[in-house]
Amino acid sequence: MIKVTLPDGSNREYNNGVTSLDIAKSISEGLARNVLAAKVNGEVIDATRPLHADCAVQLLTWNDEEGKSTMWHSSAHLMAEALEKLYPGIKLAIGPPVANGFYYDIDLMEYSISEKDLDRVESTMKELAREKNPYIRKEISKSEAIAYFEEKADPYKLELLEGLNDGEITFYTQGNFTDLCRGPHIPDTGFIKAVKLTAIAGAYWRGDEKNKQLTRIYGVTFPKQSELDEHLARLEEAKKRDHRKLGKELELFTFSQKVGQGLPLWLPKGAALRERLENFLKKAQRKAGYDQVITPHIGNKELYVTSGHYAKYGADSFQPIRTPDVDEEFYLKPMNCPHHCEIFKSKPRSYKDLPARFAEFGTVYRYEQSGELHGLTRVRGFTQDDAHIFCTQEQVKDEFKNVIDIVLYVLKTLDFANFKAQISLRDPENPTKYIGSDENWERAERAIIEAAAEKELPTVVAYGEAAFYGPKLDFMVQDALGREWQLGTIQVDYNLPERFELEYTGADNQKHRPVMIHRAPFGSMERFVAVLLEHCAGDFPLWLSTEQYAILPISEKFNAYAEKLSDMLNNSDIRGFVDDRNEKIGKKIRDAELKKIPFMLIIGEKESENNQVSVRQRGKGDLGSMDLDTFVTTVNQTIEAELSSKV
RNA sequence: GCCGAUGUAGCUCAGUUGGCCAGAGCAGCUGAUUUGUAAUCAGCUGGUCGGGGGUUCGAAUCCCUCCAUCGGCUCCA
Repeated sequence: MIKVTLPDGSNREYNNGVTSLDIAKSISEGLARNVLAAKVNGEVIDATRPLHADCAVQLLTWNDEEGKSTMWHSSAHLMAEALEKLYPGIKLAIGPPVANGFYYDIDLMEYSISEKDLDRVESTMKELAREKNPYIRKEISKSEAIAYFEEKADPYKLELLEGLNDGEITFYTQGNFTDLCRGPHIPDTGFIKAVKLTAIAGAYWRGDEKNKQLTRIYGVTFPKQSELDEHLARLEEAKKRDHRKLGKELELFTFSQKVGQGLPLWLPKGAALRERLENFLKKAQRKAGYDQVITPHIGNKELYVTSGHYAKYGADSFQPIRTPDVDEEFYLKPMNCPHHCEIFKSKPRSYKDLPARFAEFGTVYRYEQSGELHGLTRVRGFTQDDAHIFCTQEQVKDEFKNVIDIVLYVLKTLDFANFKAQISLRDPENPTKYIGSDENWERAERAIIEAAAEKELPTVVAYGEAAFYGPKLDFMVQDALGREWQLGTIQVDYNLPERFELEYTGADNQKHRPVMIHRAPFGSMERFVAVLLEHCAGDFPLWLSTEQYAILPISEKFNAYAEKLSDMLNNSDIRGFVDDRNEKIGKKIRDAELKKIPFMLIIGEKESENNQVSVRQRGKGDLGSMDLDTFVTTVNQTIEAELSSKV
C-alpha cells in the first residue's frame, strides 16, 4: 500500500501501482472524466502513470493551467497524426503547447498547404479524437529511438535525439502516430471535443533564420464546443479594442502609402493627446531635476562611427543622406544618445554638475523589416521620451531608483496594473554579441539588480535580452490580444562614455569617466499611445481626453446659449465643442458616445431659463441638472483624482 | 526579409461558376423638420474594383508581378 496526500491535506491509502486516474475514480466518476493529468510531488505527469511510493497528488483538470497545456500538447500530437494521414511523408519537427493553444512545425516536403486546407485537417482530427485512442508512454533506448526515426527518415527528430541522453528518452503513441516526447499527455484523445486550427505561418527550424523555414500550424482545442465558441467570441471582442481600429475611428492617427510604411501621421486629436502625455511627463521630469534639450534629426556619419552604431547597423538601416560634398554623409538618427553625449561634451564638467540629466522627446528612424511593422507599436519613425543621465559610479544606483519611481508613476497614473518588469542580461553562451568590457558589464548588471531589489520591484530575469551595449530593465504591458510590448526602459551604459571619451573633474582634481543611464518611461509615444488605447478601449481618462465635453442643444434655438457656455468653459481650461448640427438629441448623444466624449451637456428650454446644464456622463447616463460652476468643479476634481490619488 | 492570408466609395461591407453603364448602409452635400438622453425624412454627390502587365469577344472575378495591410517567424540601437 502507498499513502497519497491530496491537496486538501487528506491522506488516502491505495495499492502500490495505482494511477492518478484510479484515484480520481475512487473519489467520483465525474472527476475521473475530467482529469487530464496529475501533479505528483510537484511534477506534472500522465494521469495514467502508476504510482509506486507515498506521494502528494493533485488531479489536474481543464481549470488548471497545467491541465490546459497538457491537453494542448496532446492536441499537437493529434494534429500531427491527422497531418501524417492526409499528407504521408511529411517530416515533423516540434509541437509544443503555447499560451493560447498549440502548434506543430512541419516540413511539408512536396506538399503545400493553405488556410483552405485546414478544415479538412480539423475534421480528420475530430474523427481521430472520437476513436478515444489512449496516449501510451514508452521508455526507449537511444539506439532504438534513432532506428525508429531513421526508418521514418525524419531529420528533425534525429537532430533532437542528438541532444538527449540514453535512459531519458520516451515515445508517446496514440492511434497510428508515435512521437518522440517527454510528455505528459491526457489519458486519451476522446477528451478533445472542439478543434479550431487558427493560422499557418512560416517558422525557422530551431528559431534560426539560417535554417530551413518550416510550416507552423497553430490551433486550439477545448473539452466542449461551447468553450470554443466563447473563446472565438472573446477574440472578436479583443479585436474591437485594437488600437489600429480605434485610432481610425477616433481620428488619432493614420498611415499613407505615399509617405511610406511604418511612418505614422498624427491627426489633430492624436497630436493633442500626445502633447498632453508629453506635458504630463515633462512636469514630472522637471520635478526630478531633468533639463530639456533639443537635437537635430540627422547626424554626421562620424557621430555613429564613434558610437559604434555605424559598424553594428549601418548597412541594415536607412542609408546615408548625401551632400554636394562627396565625402560627407549624414544619417537619420536611430537614437538620441550620441547627440546627448556631445551635449555633455560641450563644456568641461565638474563632479558638482553631476548628475546631468538631459531629456528630449527625440524622433528617431529605424529601418525595421517590412514584416515587422505593426500599427503604432512597431514603426520606422517614432518619438522616444528619451533622457540620458550622466553620473558618477557612486550615483548610479540612486539615479536608477529615481528612474524606477518615474516609470511607476507613469504606469500607475495610467492604470497599468499588470505590467511585467524584466531585467535583461547578457547571453552567457554568446559573449561576442556585446561591446564593452566584462568588468563594466558586471558592474552594470549588478547595479540594475540591486536597484530593482531595493525598490522591491518584482522582476523576471531574461538572459540574452540585453542591448548590445548594456543591460536593461524593461517594463512590458500586454495588448488586447495578450501580446507583450516593451514600454518603459532603463539601461545602464558604460560603453558610450568610453567611446565618446566623456569626462568630468572629480573632487580630487583628476579626470573621471561618468556612467550613462538611458531611460524612457513611455518607451515611445507611438507604442505607448497604442497600448494605452487598447488598455482603456478608447475611453481615455478625463485629463487626457482631447474633447472633454460636448454641448448638445436640443434644437437650434439654444445654439446661442450653447456658445455662451462653451466660451465660459474655455475660460476654465476645459476642452470641448458645441454640436450645433440640425439633428435630434438622440442622434447627438449617440455620436458623442461613439466619439468617447466623457461629458455631454444637454441644453434646452429648461436649462437656458434656469441658467443650468443637464449633464450626461459617457457610459453612465444622465447625472441631472446643475450649475455650470458645479460642472466645472466636478471636472476639476475628477482630473485631480486621476492625476494624484494613485501615486 | 520569410511563410500564409487580404486589398471594391472617406468608413463597414455585398458583388453566385468571367457577361447589361459596379451595389448597399453610414459619413459628406442640399432641402424639409426645431426636436428632451444611443440613429428624423427626402434628394444628390462620390469608385482607373491597391498599381502594372497578361489570358479572353468580354476581367472586380482567371494568371504573373509589384505595393500595402493582417496573422505568425526572424529581428528590434
